[in-house]
Amino acid sequence: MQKSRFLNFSRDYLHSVAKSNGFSYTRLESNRFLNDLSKFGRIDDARKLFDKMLERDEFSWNTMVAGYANSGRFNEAKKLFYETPLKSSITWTSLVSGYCKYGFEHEAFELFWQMQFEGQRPSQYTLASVLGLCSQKGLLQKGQRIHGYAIKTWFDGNVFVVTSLVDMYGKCECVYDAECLFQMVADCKYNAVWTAMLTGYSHNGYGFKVIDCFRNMRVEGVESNQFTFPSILTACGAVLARDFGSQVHGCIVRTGFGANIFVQSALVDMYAKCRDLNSAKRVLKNMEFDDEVSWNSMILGCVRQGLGEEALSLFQKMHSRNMKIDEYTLPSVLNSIASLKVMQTAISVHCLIIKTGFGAYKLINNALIDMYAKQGKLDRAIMVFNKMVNKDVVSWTSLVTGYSHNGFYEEAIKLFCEMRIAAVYPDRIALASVLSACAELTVMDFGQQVHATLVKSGLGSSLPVDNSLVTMYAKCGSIGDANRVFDSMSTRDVISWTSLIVGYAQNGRGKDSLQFYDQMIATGTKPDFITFIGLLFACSHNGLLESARAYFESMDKVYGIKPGPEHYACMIDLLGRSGKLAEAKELLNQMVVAPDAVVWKALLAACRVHKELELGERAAKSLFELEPMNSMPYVMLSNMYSTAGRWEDAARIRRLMKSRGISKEPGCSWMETNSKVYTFMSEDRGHPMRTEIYSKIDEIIMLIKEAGYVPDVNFALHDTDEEVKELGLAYHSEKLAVAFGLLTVPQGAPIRIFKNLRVCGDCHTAMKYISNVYVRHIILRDSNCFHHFIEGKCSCGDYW
DNA sequence: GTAGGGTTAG
Repeated sequence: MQKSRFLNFSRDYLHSVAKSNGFSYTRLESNRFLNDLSKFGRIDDARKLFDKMLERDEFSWNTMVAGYANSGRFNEAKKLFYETPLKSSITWTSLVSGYCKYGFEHEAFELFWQMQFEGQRPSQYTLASVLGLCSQKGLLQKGQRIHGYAIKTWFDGNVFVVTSLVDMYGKCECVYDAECLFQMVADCKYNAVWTAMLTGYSHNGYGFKVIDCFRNMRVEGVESNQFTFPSILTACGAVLARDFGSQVHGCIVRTGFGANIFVQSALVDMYAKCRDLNSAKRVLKNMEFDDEVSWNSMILGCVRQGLGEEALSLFQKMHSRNMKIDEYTLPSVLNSIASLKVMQTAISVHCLIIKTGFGAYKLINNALIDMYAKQGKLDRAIMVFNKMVNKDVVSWTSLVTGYSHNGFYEEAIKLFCEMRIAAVYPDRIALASVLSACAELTVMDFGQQVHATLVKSGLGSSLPVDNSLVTMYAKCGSIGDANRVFDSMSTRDVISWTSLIVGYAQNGRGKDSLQFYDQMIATGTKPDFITFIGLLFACSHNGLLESARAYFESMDKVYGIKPGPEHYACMIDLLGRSGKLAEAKELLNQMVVAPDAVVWKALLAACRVHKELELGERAAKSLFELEPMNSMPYVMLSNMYSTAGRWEDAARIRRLMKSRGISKEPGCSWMETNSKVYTFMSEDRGHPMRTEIYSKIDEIIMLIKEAGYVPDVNFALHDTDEEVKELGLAYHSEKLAVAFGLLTVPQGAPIRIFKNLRVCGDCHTAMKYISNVYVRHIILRDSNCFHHFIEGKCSCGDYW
């Protein structure tokens, strides 16, 4: 059943009446028909009538011009306009408002100003039309000019014009101006001006002001209508004021607007946004007709609540009921698909989009990029992106984030730069996204530039941006900067606190992490799943076994969060480090969830430290199955055999690894100086400063040996004689990097080194000596955490 | 009256 049925009925009625009477009516009656026909869009029939009319007056001409203009047929409208014998202000206004309705800015204004030269006075309708155009297109300056004109022509006391002005200022984000004008006429109890003010507040995100204003409206006895209710309900949805919205619902029922389709769809939307899906469904069910707008709201409501499957099934119902699928339906549907990982459905919906001609819609393409990226199909996401001709900041951000989520951080940053070259300005969301890529790559230089962009842009900060700044600085080893951003924040959520907790833990200051956790609890913020990962991580890197046990216990007991494999991994890691391998084993057996790769990795690392070959073998074998292409367990196990002197077994594992086509990720360190990145591989001799670097290493080894350093040849893993082993150790990539750092970084500045793998035990010891002998702050970020070497000590407390 | 992209983890 379609809602336009009544409309069709009227049209047919008109048509038959007009035809059966052979157009032979009096002037007055003909004019009335002419008006009706053109109002219902039967412009060609209207023209036939117009041509047959023997007597045409001003009204006939004006109606016909307006009819053409309102149907967007401007060539005919213009022609008739020039033919009109007696042009009045109404004739001019008819054409002007047509141009306004269709958004023809240039034509509308030219005609509007030309009107004055011809000595025609614009009416309140002319001004309202032109102001409507300014609202629609956000033309503040032009709107202000019309406002000035209205003052000069004494229209500023006209409520009709003031209403348009309030609407214009509201839509142009000048709520204060709208308010001033509104207050001047508020006491006239004219419903439309109140509605315009409500809509203005709502449009600018002042949900609570909408509610206040609506209350005042009721106090003043101004009646609400089908235009007021949707506006107030939208605001309730925006500020999650379900209870107030529900009261408005009661008011709607009492005043008899409950059957209006606009009001009903606004109700569905309000309840869905307030996460009361049952009420939303109830309204939807009681609707007389299937209204796609309401269904769209319902689907979106499901998606936002994480009910992807339900959203998808509603969409399928829409489809089977032959409802109209539109440009509002599809983004939500694509969103639900993205969360469900159902590639087959993804492709069929994409086909539907192309078949139904939605392939060129910007928002739909943006949603497609996001959907494919989240499904891990970057190639398809890139294809959609490249085909788009009207990319905006959302299209770019979707792909930037897509790269990030799939681990291509460098590509994410490159694409962000390309976006800037394409003169697309990043917004806060784009900045938050690229900052997280900076954090992953620990490129602080670039991260600072993004931070500067944010400050210069005048966008103002937001919670996600600040959160990602905290993480970016923390991950780049600048925990002080991270803390400064955190302190500057006016509101903080669980993510802000967790970012800081994890940041401190990664920088070897786990005890501070625990203090921040206490502060967080004191402010009433509840920890989440990830907070506990951070906390346990902090404990495990500081050897705080008892605290960790207490946190682990409290997870489920106090906060109802079931520990995942991640939490078990931290606990096992900590037990392993504390030498309590038996207890670690016990915890492993107690696990409710199946141990994943992270758990086995933690156990394997513990076994390596405690030289527990048997358990290590078990962990490694589990990893061979869980992550067949990961070289780490092979290397670890082989190293464990080497350490135990079982060279045969070590070689066997290496051969196994080779036969399975797995290669070890080579150790690599890098440094950034003067915006250049210098990389070092183990025993690397390709560097332009190699001679200086290698003689510096000789000097370093000599000096630190004098200070007490003893090379730990356990970390040199070839079955050769001790002296050769020692030499291999000396040329590990991190040692090459630190030599380069000592040569190039000015005294007093920290030497920042990055390594792709965990730092080796011998290098760790050496770094401590170097920091003391050379009086340097060395910051080494390995794949696991930060090591701040100062005065012979490391921030990790030798746990890493 | 309805729509797209973002922040915390080992």
